[in-house]
Amino acid sequence: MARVGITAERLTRAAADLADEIGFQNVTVSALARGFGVKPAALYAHIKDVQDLRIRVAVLALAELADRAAAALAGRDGKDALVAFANAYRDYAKEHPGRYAATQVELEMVDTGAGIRHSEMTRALLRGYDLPEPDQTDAVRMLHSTFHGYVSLERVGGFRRHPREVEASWSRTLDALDAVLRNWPPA
Amino acid sequence: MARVGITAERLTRAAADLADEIGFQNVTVSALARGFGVKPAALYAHIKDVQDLRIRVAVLALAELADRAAAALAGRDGKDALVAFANAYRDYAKEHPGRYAATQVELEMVDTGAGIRHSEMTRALLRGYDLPEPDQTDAVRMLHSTFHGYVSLERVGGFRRHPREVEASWSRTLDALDAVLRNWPPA
DNA sequence: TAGTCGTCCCTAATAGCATTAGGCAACTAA
DNA sequence: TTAGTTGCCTAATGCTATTAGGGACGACTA
Repeated sequence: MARVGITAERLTRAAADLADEIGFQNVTVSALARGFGVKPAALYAHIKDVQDLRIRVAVLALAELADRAAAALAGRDGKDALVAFANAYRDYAKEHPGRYAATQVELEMVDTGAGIRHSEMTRALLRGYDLPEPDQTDAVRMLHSTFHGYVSLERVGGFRRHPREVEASWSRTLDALDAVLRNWPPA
Repeated sequence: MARVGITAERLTRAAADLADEIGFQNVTVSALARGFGVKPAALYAHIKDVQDLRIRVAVLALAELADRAAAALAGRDGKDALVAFANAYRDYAKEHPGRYAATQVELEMVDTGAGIRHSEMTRALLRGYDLPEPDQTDAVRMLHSTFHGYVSLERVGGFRRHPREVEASWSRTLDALDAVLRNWPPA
């Protein structure tokens, strides 16, 4: 039949787009094949299996997220950097819910450096707060947790019970994080 | 054949146990039926479909989590309450990863009050910090985000790159949260 | 005690998904 | 032009969810 010109990269990008549309969990080899107008079996020449596909999407998303974070951080420090980073993170998750969900797959198989870059990025964010180790590591973990947790709960509808604007709470949460970083408690 | 005495409640509990063993995503009607020694079709007399089953597990888990939190909070306030609550939350997630994962299903269909109780619990945690509204709501959201984010990233292996003990970072994160609650930044 | 009825589980069927094996045709290079 | 590789196909297996209809068991009833 018609040769469509499928590559692993095109599949990964298409899978990522599909994830954003219909949800990461619903990304299926069959659905992906339909999008390319080919039979499911055709894709196995390019990907190992569904798990492989999911991991490729995760790596793609982590790279994109790191790019956004790096751009947001450029030329800023202190609270400016914190807010820019946090908003880049949250905006990415909102624009690309499927891609973001992909980043939460078991990362055991992903440590191709995609996560490392992410971690270094968060660390760079702490420029201007002047935290010694190991407090820096603790702060990085706390920040990452808070960002991920907020985005995750927001997406799943965890904040819908109270009238208080989710935006306002986000902003105040960043204020609080800034405050605690500037005044990190002694061990 | 043999009447096994299946009820929706027994199914839900079994599904929750199964989720803890093999992962929430792998809880299937077929696997659940196997556990009871019956055919998959038999379960449809008790549950509507898989989605229904998942939601029941989510409601169960949210109730159990709220129970733990309430017990942890009893008779405490201030940092004691914060630490007890946070540890109860995290311990539950570690002991029951499948149940915990269930709580993250789209909560749209779950608002049977299970989530509301959870939210009130977190609010009760703030006794002793004396925060006025709307700061209290913001703080509740921040705390919940941090707890969920930490547990979630820990489970998925997000903290494995640095040698720093995950326990130590958790403890310091709680210190930081206590500090920021005692000294909540002005708007 | 015998009959009736509803509940519970079964079999059978349809349909979607993942995955592998083997075939054929199209593009590529000698 | 021909040989070979590559890309997509068909076919098959086995898992999953879900619905429809049947039979047996247990409980109530006369």
